[in-house]
Amino acid sequence: MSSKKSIHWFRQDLRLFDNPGLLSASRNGSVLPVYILDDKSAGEFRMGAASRWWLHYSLESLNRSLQDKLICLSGNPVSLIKQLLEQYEIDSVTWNRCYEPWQIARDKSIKSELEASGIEVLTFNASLLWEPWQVLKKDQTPYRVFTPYYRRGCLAQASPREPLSAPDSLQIIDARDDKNNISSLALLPDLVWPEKLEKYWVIGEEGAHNALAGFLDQGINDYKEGRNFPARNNVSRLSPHLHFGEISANQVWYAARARSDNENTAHFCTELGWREFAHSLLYFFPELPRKNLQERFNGFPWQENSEHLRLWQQGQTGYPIVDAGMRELWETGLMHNRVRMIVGSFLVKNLLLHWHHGERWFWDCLVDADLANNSAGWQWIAGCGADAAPYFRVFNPVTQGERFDAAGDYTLRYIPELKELPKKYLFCPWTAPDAVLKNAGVTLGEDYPLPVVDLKYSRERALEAFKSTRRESS
DNA sequence: TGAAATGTTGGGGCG
DNA sequence: ACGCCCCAACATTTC
Repeated sequence: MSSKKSIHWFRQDLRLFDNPGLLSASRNGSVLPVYILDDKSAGEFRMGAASRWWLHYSLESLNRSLQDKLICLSGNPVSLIKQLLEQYEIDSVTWNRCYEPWQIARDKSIKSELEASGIEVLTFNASLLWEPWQVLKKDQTPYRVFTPYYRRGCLAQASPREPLSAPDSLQIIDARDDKNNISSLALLPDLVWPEKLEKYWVIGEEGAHNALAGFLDQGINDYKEGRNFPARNNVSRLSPHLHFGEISANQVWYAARARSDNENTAHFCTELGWREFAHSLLYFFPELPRKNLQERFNGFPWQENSEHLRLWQQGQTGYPIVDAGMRELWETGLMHNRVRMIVGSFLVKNLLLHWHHGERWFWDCLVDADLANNSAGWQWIAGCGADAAPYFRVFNPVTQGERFDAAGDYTLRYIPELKELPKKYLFCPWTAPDAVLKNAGVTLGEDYPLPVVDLKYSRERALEAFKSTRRESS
């Protein structure tokens, strides 16, 4: 082992196992582990409240794994790193690559600035199974449709890197002082809201591995079918762990494939493929978070209605499956994927509110908020993205509720005020006869809202609006 | 990774 | 026995 000194700059790789940058640094000598909160470079894409809450605890967990010697700083990374370089006579800096446009631009400039002053910079892929520039069509342009991207693009590539072990010995440079601890980042807001999220999560590398193990033991068995039913435990809930890199996609990919090779594991791997696809889209279309991928949506007649937006955000639309999803988000920091599609369709199609509103709300509330996944997802549901849902696909929240939560177990978890209502009316309480409502102790408009819009009317209004975006009529 | 409208079929009730 | 109607149940088309 050589005796170099390296900084490992932790970003979205908050783990010891399968961490190529950290492993490289540790093999070269001693390591100064740093996390830098860089809100200024992030600009309008700075982390939302739920993410910051998660990050706080994830850093605490990582810090415990690093003998309590993780340094946390806030500000301009290049000047902070340079100070440390001088103070501790560091030779080399390692980090694992991030793929958001502002991160790419920032890291590129930091790398050249450090290299110009004689510092070695080593960067690695720790987050993606295949990096965006590896997966291109024959004509060297990026895929815009998922299935060929995944089948002919990803699966035709060399297999992803097999997970690495944790550094077997970690000599950590102790750079602690009284100002560079986790609480100096002030990630926890004054609001008490995020604290209740705590009971739903075990944050950190160990929690991530336990979640994976539990899923591979139970939930994956009926994944392909069961993943559509939000009351069932057939989803992995790994997304926040993956976002912060408490576990890598490679670790998840190989663990799933080692467990069994059937339609359930294959489908689960396909979902990891969607994550790759979203990152590829963001890489090649850096305006993805703000601009419609399909420009013909630019003149779309979106409504402005802050009252409707508020009702949607607060889970008060009067459509129980929609409200359950929005309340799940507020209560737990996550929303089941099937329900994300339902609430997204409702916002964009039935309320005709711009997908940006949904994207921003999710960004602030989701513990798995991820620029690539969130932007790609909202563009998909709005129909303006890559491989998008056809414009005429409008989810019916009544039918969807009846089909995917027939017993009401999921919906009633978040809308307990409808507990006594016969199941027949659970997803359309406004159709229940007065006597039935009275018997269930429900007064619509008081205990539970009346529908914010009429389904039939709003569906037809959406079809009219979306029709105007069709190529042949424009 | 829809929904609704429209079309088709086939069984049963009934004169 | 037969034709007619009704209407689920399913299939196809359209948005």
